[in-house]
Amino acid sequence: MPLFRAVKRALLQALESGVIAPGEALPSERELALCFGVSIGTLRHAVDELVAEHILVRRQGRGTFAATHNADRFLFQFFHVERRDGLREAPRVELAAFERVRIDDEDVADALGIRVGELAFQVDNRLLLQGRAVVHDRITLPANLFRGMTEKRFRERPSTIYQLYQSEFGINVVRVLERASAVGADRLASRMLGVLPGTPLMQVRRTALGFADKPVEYRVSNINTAQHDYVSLHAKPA
Amino acid sequence: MPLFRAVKRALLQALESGVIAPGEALPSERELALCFGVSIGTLRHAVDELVAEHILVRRQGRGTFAATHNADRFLFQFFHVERRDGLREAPRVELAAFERVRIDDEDVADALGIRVGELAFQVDNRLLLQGRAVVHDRITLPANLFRGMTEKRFRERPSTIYQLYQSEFGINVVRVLERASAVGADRLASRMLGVLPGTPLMQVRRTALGFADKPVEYRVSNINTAQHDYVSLHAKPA
DNA sequence: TAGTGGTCTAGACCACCTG
DNA sequence: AGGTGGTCTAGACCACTAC
Repeated sequence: MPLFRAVKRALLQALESGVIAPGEALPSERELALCFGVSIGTLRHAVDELVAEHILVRRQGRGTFAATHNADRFLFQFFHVERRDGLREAPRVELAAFERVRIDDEDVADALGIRVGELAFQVDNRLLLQGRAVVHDRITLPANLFRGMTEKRFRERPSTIYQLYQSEFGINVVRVLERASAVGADRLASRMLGVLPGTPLMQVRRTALGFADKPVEYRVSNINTAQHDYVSLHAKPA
Repeated sequence: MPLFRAVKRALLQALESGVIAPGEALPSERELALCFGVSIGTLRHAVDELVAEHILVRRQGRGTFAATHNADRFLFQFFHVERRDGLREAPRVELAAFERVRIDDEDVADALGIRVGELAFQVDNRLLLQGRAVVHDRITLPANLFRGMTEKRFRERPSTIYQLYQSEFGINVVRVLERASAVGADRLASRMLGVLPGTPLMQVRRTALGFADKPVEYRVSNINTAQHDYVSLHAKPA
């Protein structure tokens, strides 16, 4: 294994274990290089990769920081709905239901790497853009990863959902896998989005992964694409 | 502007102008560094970015090559439909129609950066996976970029569509922007995909960009997601 | 064996930010 | 002024590939 990758693993370990907390500054690159016994170039190579994965954030003149799940990161990395004319706007999120359930869907269990019958929290949210319901999310969280989760804590989170996971449960969503298809609106979606049953909707099934690609959340989004699009981020690199 | 970015631009210029043709090897990194008058580290920084954008391909021990549009690149970078169980397979592409048209849709003209009324080629393809029609594509190509295009050349292309653009018209698709929504199948889609009119389909609108982000193709894909998904590539970096 | 890219070093100097 | 990341240098050695 290349040295820079070993350094990267060590940094990831420090982040995962909480030795470096979200939002905290890392030691300077010179210090880190000294501490790991590598040259500054090698240290930077490792950090470069973590920055590309949005796990670390560099700020010139200030330092390198463990990324936090703030509103901007949500909007630009994890929210993929945009008005057709390209306007990207943070949604208003309304909690519609919060339940403790036993997972009964094999696909959900598979995605989360657990078994049917295990306990989970199931959260339904309605997302509004410019006052109109556009998305219905059903989020499934493995109960054993979110011990102490309550409707109150979920509802009264100060910031984004992933920020809640990060600050209250030590769970860092690092990236997501998404698969989409078109479906006709079912009763629930019809009611939540105010469309006729059978209306074509986009259904996005997301598995959110933490460090080491551990699944931490499964989410099914039903999107009313009458005036909005799902935007695939093949964003410009560099 | 940083030096490595100037080097990157020079390399891009060499690729765009055909000084380095697709599939050709670049001079070695040592030679290039010497030629540009920069250190090997700086040269590599520039090349690293182009590799990340899939414009160059490194092969250890062999050299660095200008990327070609082969079947693999199509499948893994530009084809986003997968069977629900995760099987990714190259589609069989059937040419359904080839016409010279005047662009009458403002959205299409906007996407291509040209005006309504300009000449274009419009190609309809049907994509089959395991013998079943899953996707209908309507491709629009600005006529002034594809001088000499004929149905015969399109139909008898030896490899992928983007390979045809690259080898016959000197047009390199570098990346694509995609926006998706759900629609009910119209008459055409219904016939091409063998589904009832109104069946929910995913519609993906793609703008393909060449060097300098110049739009070179607009494509609308209607996807029957009964057994397949559209997969968003938030692929694992590194 | 010779040539390529992949990794790594041990610095230097600059631009930027904060006190 | 002092510290941070951003860029750049001029090499070295290694692993891989082809002949």
